[in-house]
Amino acid sequence: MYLPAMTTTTLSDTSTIIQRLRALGDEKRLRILAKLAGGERCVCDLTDALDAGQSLLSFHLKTLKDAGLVTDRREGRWVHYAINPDAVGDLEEYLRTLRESAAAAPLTKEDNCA
Amino acid sequence: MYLPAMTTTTLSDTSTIIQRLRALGDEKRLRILAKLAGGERCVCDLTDALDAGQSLLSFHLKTLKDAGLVTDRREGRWVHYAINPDAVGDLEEYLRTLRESAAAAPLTKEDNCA
DNA sequence: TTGACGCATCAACGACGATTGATGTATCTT
DNA sequence: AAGATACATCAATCGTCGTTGATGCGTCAA
Repeated sequence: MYLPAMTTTTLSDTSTIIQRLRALGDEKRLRILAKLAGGERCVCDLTDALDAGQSLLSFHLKTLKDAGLVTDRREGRWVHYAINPDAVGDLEEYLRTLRESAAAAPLTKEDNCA
Repeated sequence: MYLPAMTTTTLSDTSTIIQRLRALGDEKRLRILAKLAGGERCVCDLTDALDAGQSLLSFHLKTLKDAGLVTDRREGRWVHYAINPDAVGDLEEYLRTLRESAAAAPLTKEDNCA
């Protein structure tokens, strides 16, 4: 049976959420994203934002890309990276649901404790 | 000179953000938080949500607590844990700023590449 | 006081991630 | 075609984290 395309383009399961949170939980990758927040950048521009070797930078970019947090675009010899806002938005929604559920819950939940 | 108390109670620096993102990037800790989203729970109630040893559960709870994502409250022999919505909200705001900045940036940023 | 219960902490181990230097691949220049 | 440039990938090392079992600490019941 044919499955139509989902209306929401990025319906993230838990493993995707975890992958993205882990990708974000690193200082150098946050520095990369902070730089990319100003717009698309090539790898050479990101070097000074990290003060690290080119190999390490490439590793972190791959980590971010595998998590779907950034996209890459080849242009001649250069590869330009950019933030994927949808992936960030998914995380926001996940956190918002968690926060609102917790805030709406009764202050003292009856549990199994005597 | 005297510094007045900040109006926003939790103005998180980058290291705090990273600590919280790392704390969230674990399946079992997300399962704990999902359970806590329904309201305050004692450790014994969280055991079945993890199907793991008590020691491991305590470790994950400490990780979440150190990150400020949960609070604990002693009541007799039991310790009750609850989500700290403010900490989650801080992360949401951080992600929102990142996403909005990226979305507002020009599609093709002029960089150092020739 | 003694024992049981709930939970935290410690020590040890294994696995995964970050880092580095070397090598590989694609593109452009000459 | 040959070299240079931009970036990715590989192999190896090291630190950190998740996991487990044992032990410690505080609280309650008898």
